[in-house]
Amino acid sequence: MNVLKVLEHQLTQALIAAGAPEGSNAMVRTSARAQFGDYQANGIMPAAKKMGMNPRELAQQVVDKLELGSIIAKAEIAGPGFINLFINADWLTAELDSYSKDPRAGVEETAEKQTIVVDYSAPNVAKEMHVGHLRSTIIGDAVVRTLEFLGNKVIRANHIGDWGTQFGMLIAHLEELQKENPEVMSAELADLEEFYRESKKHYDSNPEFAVRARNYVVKLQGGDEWCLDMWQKLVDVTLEQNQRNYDRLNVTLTREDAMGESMYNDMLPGIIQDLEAKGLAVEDQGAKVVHLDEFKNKDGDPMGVIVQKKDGGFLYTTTDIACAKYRYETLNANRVLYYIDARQAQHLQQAWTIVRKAGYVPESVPLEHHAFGVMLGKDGKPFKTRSGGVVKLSQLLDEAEERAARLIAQKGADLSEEQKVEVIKAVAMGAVKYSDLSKNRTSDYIFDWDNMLSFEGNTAPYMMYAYTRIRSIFRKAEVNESDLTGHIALTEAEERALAMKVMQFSETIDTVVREGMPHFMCAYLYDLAGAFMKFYEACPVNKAGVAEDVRNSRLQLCALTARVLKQGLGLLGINTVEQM
RNA sequence: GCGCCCGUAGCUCAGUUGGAUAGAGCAACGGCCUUCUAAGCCGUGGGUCGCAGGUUCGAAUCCUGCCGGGCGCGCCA
Repeated sequence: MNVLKVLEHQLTQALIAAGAPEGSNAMVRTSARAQFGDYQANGIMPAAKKMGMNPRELAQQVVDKLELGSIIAKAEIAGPGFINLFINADWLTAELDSYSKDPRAGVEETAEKQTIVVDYSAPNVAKEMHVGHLRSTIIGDAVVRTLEFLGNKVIRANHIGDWGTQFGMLIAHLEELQKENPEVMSAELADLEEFYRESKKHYDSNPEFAVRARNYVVKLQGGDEWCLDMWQKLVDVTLEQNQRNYDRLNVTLTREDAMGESMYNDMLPGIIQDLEAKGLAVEDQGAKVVHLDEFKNKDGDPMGVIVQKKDGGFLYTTTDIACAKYRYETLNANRVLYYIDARQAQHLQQAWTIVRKAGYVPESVPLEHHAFGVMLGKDGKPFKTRSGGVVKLSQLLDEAEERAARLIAQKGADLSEEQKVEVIKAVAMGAVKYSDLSKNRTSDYIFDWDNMLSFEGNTAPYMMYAYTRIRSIFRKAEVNESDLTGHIALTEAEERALAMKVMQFSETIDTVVREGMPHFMCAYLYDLAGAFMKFYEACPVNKAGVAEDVRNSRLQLCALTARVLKQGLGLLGINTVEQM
């Protein structure tokens, strides 16, 4: 149950009953300090201001109107007009008891299920995935998992860069390679970067080749079967290679989720016609242009956005317009989330301004750009290899595993070889993913091996370690979680604090989904793991002298904590291990 | 020139949409293992929230202007 939401609803009702105008909100938040209770209502003061009332007086009236029910033990007016809410301990224990029997640990599916398109990853055909694709892929996948957990229909849209003028050159190069060796696909294309570089070199140095390449672009766009066949081969090989990265990273994307730029080709001529008919697109120096007052060009005039080149070709703005239209009209999206590089911000805003003006997607359907900056090295410079090249994603993951292996060896944990392999993989992938997921930067961000693999602080290994500690308690106790009976009792402060955290899992999920930001989940899990560690230090479970009912209650608390940790990390796409 | 994003402890980052005394981790220093995994816990020090105004009961958060950094601005994607 999302208690925060329930309390906010109750407090808001009371606020309005006390005479506050419709639309007022009690603004309930978790309390900033323990002395202020568990939750605090911040919305009384703004409402009092509107009403010309003394805020403390209004707060008193709200408290008087408030039907306390079983959740709140005490509502206290404090400071200039806050209402501090103290959760009833009996209610909390009963709530946790009910979670014990619930595999979802108290998280209900959302009442209004939506169709949500999540645009993420978006690598390019004939190019290998590199570090620049990491953030979009990882964050997008975590959001997808969380949305699905609440019962929404989620459409994964992997907007592959599979179209454009470069394909003439790539097809021409592939053609030549195939002349030499018909089986070239698997062998020569193993290194896509190399293939792309060679194509470009060929194109730049050989005029005859360049002419042929440009010719292939025209033929490809005209639907020539042979060119399409060659193009498809490039697409297939690339997707196959990408899939290995996704699998390794535990990302849920599959072949079926590839919805490349080429998908929208057929829509483009119609869109130009329609934009012209609506008076949005006009001819300008031979090209079709939409002038937008919302954006200014260098001279301070409305900016012209080209939607069709003078040679008749289309640009990616046109594709993105079609793409948004498709997601609303054909996929029936209620909401569309784009996890794309911050550099695309202006371009997307332009495309969407046109989409709104043309009426392709109603305002009620949000198009959200969740931007992020570029990855920098520890020195604050762009993250590159020693020779200055892009770091391939597969190389980065290799290095993560090497580093994790070294650390595991250092710790000298008592694990079988098989377990070690599993732990190394989980820690390596978890560390890389978590370091991206836990940040909320729209600007550039620092990629630092030492921080993410330090195994201390807000990192994946810390949470994974907390989980293994719980598993260890159960091994020692020789009890199965499912065999536990009896009730939870919260007597120690550490037990109560841990119980509160467990109870707030549902709130956290709602926040992640509302904001489209998984870092809220990371912060929550870090708090939860921290609360468990404190509990672990203060509240023995298996030790001598622990009464049977206390032990039983603590085991239940441990079981719930483990379930939430595993589920929470699972929503981030991070695996747990039983021992490490 | 115009536009977007950013500036919080030495470093990496939070800060629940304007709330109470700005928080973590790392790094530094000091404690806690014959007792469930010390990959942990407890404590100490560390801040002009880039600067200057403004809005109001209240500003890291909103507005204006500077300073500094990143990115983008008509026929690539």
